[in-house]
Amino acid sequence: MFGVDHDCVSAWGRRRQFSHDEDLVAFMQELNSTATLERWQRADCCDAIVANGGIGWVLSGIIRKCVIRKDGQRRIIDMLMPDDFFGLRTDKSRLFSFEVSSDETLTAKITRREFNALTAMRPWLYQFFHDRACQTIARLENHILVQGRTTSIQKIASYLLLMSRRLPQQQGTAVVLPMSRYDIADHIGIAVETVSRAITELRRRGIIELETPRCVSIRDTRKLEDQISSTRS
Amino acid sequence: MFGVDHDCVSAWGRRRQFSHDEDLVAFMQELNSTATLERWQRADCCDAIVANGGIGWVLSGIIRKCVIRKDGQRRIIDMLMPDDFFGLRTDKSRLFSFEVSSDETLTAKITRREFNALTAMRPWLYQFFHDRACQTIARLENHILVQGRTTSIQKIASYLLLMSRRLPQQQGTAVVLPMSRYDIADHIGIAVETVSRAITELRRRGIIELETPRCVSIRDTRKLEDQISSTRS
DNA sequence: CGCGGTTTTGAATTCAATCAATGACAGTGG
DNA sequence: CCACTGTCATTGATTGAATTCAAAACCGCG
Repeated sequence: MFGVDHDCVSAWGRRRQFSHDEDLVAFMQELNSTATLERWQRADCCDAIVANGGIGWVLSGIIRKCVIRKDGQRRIIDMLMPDDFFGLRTDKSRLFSFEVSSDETLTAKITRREFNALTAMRPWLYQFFHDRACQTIARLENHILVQGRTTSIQKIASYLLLMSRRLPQQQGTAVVLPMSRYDIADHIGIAVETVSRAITELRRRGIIELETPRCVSIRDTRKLEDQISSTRS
Repeated sequence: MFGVDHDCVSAWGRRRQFSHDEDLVAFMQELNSTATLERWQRADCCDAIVANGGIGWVLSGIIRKCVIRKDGQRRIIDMLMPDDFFGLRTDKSRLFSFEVSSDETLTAKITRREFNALTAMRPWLYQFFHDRACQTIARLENHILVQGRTTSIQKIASYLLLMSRRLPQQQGTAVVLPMSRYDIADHIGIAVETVSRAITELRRRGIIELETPRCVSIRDTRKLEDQISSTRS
């Protein structure tokens, strides 16, 4: 379900850390039996998952990790998709809020107490969570690069490419964006109108196509990649 | 030396994961004896540390983690300061380069083989590295927030505040920036001239003061924080 | 003193934010 | 069934800000 056996082992390029793969399978079963499953609807707030150090992960759907600034502005730090963990870091210094982005979102969670019990019994399980943390690092690094582009076209282009890579490949090259224009704007740090204009411009250039506002079909991946580097319009 | 006992234990709010604190002390000693120390000068390239999955950490000085884009532009993803680890994530998909930012930079490293040997013997050590990974996550999240501000003044203001918190408190409120204007520009994603202008503007408003271009003295922390939220000039 | 690297400043251009308005669409209740 | 309402998406006009190009000032150093 989590792709544990694949990710966790192959990421380190060796198999011997886990004395037996059965240990890992047993862990997954225990994690599943221990975990509390919850189903959510769009616009739900699921802060409760990580309350008191709880650890959650997405089984299906999308959750966004946000910061609400003092001036009321919302910034989306991370988009959590299936197999992504959150709440690994217990840090009181910054408060995040978690919003459900799509209907039929399914999450699992364990309390910090359960986490402690699990890892106390089998401390090598930290390798598993360490690996999840490293995946988070990779996501954030990528996002920093997306956000760091200069023009809005570059940002949108790299964002679309990133999404097409992360989202499960549906029919052909079509990507169903799991978020509204407002969410995209709050995520990459530009105005909603600018998001719309950039998408329109990419469509005008024949690089992408919009079946619906949410469904983006990438006509020319190569050209889309070129948009990221090109300085000229 | 790494502040291990404090961070690693308190971060989880419990002490029982490590059967005895002596284990941790012993681990630190072993890590120190195993680790290879290296001294670097400004502008050195220390990619070699993380070659073949090596894990490094900064003892003193600053190292920047960069991505060199196809068009030659450099983006600084992360600034590594004392006690920061890097190379934890073994991911061939993206190539980072590490540049030494200040003279007298001292690093330690262990090879992935040594890392495997250490954790195989005492798998609970993963908790330690997991904790380091979570610290990296916190850094990157903060940086996403800095980069996500709208105006250059806001970006510079939040960057300066972040730096003043991360850097060891030297005399009073003075902060010696460990990087050039070019580095700041490549880090927060604006032009060098804009960095300079924003700093000049903050100085003009009496919020900061520049003894030298590198040495920033924060006159009014409160006002500097206000710059981050204020929409008007 | 001149030299390279760094920082600052200036002027012109380009680009994104902002304000404002319209269109598309789903859901709701008359 | 249709107007009504709210949300989302797009487009236009304008303003404001950052990039760009250019040049000057500064500083440590040989």
